[in-house]
Amino acid sequence: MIIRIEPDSDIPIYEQISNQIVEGIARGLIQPGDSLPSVRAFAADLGINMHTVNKSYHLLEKKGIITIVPKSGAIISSPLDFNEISFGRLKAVYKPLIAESLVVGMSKEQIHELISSIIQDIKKRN
Amino acid sequence: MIIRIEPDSDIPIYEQISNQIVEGIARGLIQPGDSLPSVRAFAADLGINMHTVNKSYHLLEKKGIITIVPKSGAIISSPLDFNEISFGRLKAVYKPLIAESLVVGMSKEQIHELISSIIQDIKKRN
DNA sequence: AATCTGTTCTACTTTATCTAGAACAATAGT
DNA sequence: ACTATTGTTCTAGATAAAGTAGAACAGATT
Repeated sequence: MIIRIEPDSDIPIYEQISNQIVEGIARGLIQPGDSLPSVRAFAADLGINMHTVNKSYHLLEKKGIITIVPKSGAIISSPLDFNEISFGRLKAVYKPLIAESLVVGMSKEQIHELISSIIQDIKKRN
Repeated sequence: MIIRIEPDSDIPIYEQISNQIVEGIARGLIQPGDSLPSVRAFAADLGINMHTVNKSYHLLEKKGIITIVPKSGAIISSPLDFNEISFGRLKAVYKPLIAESLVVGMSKEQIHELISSIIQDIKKRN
């Protein structure tokens, strides 16, 4: 699984990392039970600082996507049958995005089409 | 139209403002052609600094949602028949969100249901 | 025993966010 | 014409976030 960092992006590095790990899980490149590289090894690989990777992992843990076992490693969690906490948090993030989509001129159907194409995009390309 | 600022939010004030304006447009509380309050009046009303409101307006202009007429005011743009630039930008923002939704255990159908409920939520409550 | 693990601590630089005040030139209202 | 208001631009300062850097610790792995 290849992670690409864009240093000049407006998205913080630690978010870029966690986003791409999430995408990797969604694509099936990494599976629940798999362990992520150590923060030191990963940082050396990416050419960035250890603490930045550490921050990524803790963000993923906060979102319930991985479990960090102290002095051992980070393991990808199994998706809960349904995570109510994540549901509420995600809804709050979707809202402004959807409002903007509507304002910019997208119809309800066009939004659904965009969502579908992104899902297909994620599930297809391996 | 009432704007609520949460100073302790992790979302910057200028983003909170532009988000709520976008939502207001999506709800029909404000319409294309309407003008926004002056940065000074709005800032005084919200109890924040002029420059923070100014930043919000420029963010909205960058997104193509309003037009700022120098020395005059900020006017809400008409939605273009279809804005290709916004389309690409929005897709990039949707992607990590959808990936996270999938990883957390949501099905394709559940994501669409969530989107639908948010759209209904926006279009209904006036 | 030696290495590797995540954790924790201090320290520093750079950038982002927010506030503050002043000045300018163009617009709008009277 | 006069006046107030407009967005713009500038300097300035405070606080927080982001990223890097190095060191040390204690538990886990080999």
